[in-house]
Amino acid sequence: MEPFFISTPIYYVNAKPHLGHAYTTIVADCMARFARLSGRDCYFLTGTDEHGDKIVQAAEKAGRSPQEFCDGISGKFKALLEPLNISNQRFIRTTEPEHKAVVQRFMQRVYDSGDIYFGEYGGHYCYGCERFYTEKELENGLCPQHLSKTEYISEKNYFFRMSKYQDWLKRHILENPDFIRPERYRNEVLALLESGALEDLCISRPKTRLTWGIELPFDSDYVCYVWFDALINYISALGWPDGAGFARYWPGAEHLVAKDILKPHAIFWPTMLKAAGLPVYRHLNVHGYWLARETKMSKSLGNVVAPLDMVQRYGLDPFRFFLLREMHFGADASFSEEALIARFNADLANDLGNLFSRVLAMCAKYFGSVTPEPGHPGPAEEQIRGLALESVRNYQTLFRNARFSTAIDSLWELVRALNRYVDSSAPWSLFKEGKTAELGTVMYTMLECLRKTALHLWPVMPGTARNMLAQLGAAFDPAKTDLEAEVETFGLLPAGTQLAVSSMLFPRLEQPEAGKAPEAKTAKVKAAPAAKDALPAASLQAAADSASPGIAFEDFQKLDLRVGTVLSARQHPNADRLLCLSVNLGEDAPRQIVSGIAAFFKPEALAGQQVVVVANLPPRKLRGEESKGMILTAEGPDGLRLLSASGDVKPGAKVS
RNA sequence: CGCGGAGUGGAGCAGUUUGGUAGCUCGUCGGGCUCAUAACCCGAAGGCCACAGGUUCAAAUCCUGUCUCCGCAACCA
Repeated sequence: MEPFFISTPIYYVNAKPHLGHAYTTIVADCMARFARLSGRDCYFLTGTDEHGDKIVQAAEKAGRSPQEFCDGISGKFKALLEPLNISNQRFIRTTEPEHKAVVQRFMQRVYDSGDIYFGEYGGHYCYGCERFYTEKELENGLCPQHLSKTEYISEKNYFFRMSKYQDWLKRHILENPDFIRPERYRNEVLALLESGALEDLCISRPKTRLTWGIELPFDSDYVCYVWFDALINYISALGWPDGAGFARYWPGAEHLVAKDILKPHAIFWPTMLKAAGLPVYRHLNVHGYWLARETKMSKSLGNVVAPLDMVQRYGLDPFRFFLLREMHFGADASFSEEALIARFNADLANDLGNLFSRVLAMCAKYFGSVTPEPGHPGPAEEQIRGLALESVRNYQTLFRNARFSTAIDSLWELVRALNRYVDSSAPWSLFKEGKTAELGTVMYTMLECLRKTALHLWPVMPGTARNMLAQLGAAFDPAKTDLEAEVETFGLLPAGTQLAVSSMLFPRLEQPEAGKAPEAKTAKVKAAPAAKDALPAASLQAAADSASPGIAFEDFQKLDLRVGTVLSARQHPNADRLLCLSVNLGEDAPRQIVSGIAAFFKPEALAGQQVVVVANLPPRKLRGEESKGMILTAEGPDGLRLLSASGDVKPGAKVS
């Protein structure tokens, strides 16, 4: 069996871990465990990405050195692994000396082969945006955001000749249909390659602008910028070029990423590997986002789901199960505790847990909790056996193809069939009639099916699976498991094993009352517009400190909240989602406030409306329009609602 | 005409590659069983497979066009 390599992205350490990170890591763990169960030697890698100017800024804010800051956040990611039962071999940090050396070696190699060149970074620089624009992006020669003049600055930088490999990559993707999967992302990448000509990739920053990075081996005035630093972790962890790990594991390499970093992994990384003369990875597995619906999430700000809270509330294995079962890999899914509880009760408590419980109870009653002899299978048993093999086969195939949800569902076809089989074979009747041999056959058939089920569930629910197998008296060693045999053979559970007398794997959960009445759902007050409710795995969302119990009263007092009246509103001339409001706050002149509520309100409907405004924010230009303040809204069932006072309040009235 | 995805019974989805009786889970209603975690089993109601054309003996599936929704990119103080 070919060794297997699976990686998560290395997580950027300027934010604390959230559901997206937990999901990616858990899926990778399931893949790793499945590979091990299949008899493959498996190397599972995760880690943190620690360079770049965002880190420097975040560290400054926190009053720490970049390295100290990275140590802290990286530690938080690492601390997530154990409670999630993650079986990684290695946790890499891009600030490790070994990694830096590999990055330099890799770059030198590409440089020597002529695919890195020194060139001008074509630069219309806007000081407001602190970024460069290309000729194409400018509007009438002005910055599209500030509509102000840009300055042409040429900064010399190093570039990777990515464009050279465009055709090669396209061919590779066409020839390997599951190189990028699911298919939707493959299509997206092909479209990207088809349409826009691939440009060369700027891969450096002068030290005058950034020092927190890996120095270029061929120019000590520059550091490496982002991708050559980050992506190379996948091979530096394996000890490229000479490490035994690289030779052993790289041929069977798969990556797992969220859709937000599709392009770097699907385009940059393969071309980089190609340029360095290395074989590319086998599969890129791409998943979607978890959307947070309007359930009452947590006490935290916004709707960041704290993975460890969920684990604490519902248990680790049910949480893992939910993540894999609920999300159709590739597509977005919504996360809610309501859905988790529903899934828990239906699949785990009612179907599997209850089945396990009733079978063990019968075995205790009829056979003193010892696995009976199989005896001769009748037609019903033949049917169940066939179904068991088939469902396990489908499960394995689907799991290998990263279709986890469907895979689990196919295992549940067996679970549900077993519940039917119990009813139709009615062991209690056989017992009453004294048909012991037949009864033994029925019970054995169920026990063996449950063993197969438990075994296959191990990648997803390691603790539960182990527990079930122990209760069945079945020996279990992942390394000695033969999944091939599970597809071919029925009857691997020896008769005579000692069974648990009873079992309660998943006690049913009550659906909280609040969840049933939609009106009772807690509305959240937040800045307009609603923050994106997606939770991208590698998002750079500011770390809402969900652990913090609250703010000091003095912090609250810093806010200057005022009631105002909207005098007029108009669509922002240069942005879809923004409206420009003129608001009377009882001051000499009305203020212009830009708000991202265009999707929820028509401009003409806003005139005359009373609003609550954060009045002491520093002014800021948004797409060229100045905004002096922020309109507050609350989430309604189908959109945003403006906040206002209930009675007669003058414009400018203070809110406290 | 920026790029991409999706429209299938009340909800969430599979099926579309390789046309051929429309399927699963949840929910609802009626019944059954007693081994079990108010669980499990059986049955029923509920779908013009977004719309319009076309190809075909036959279209959810292939082709063309239209509509709607959702992501991504710019914008969210």
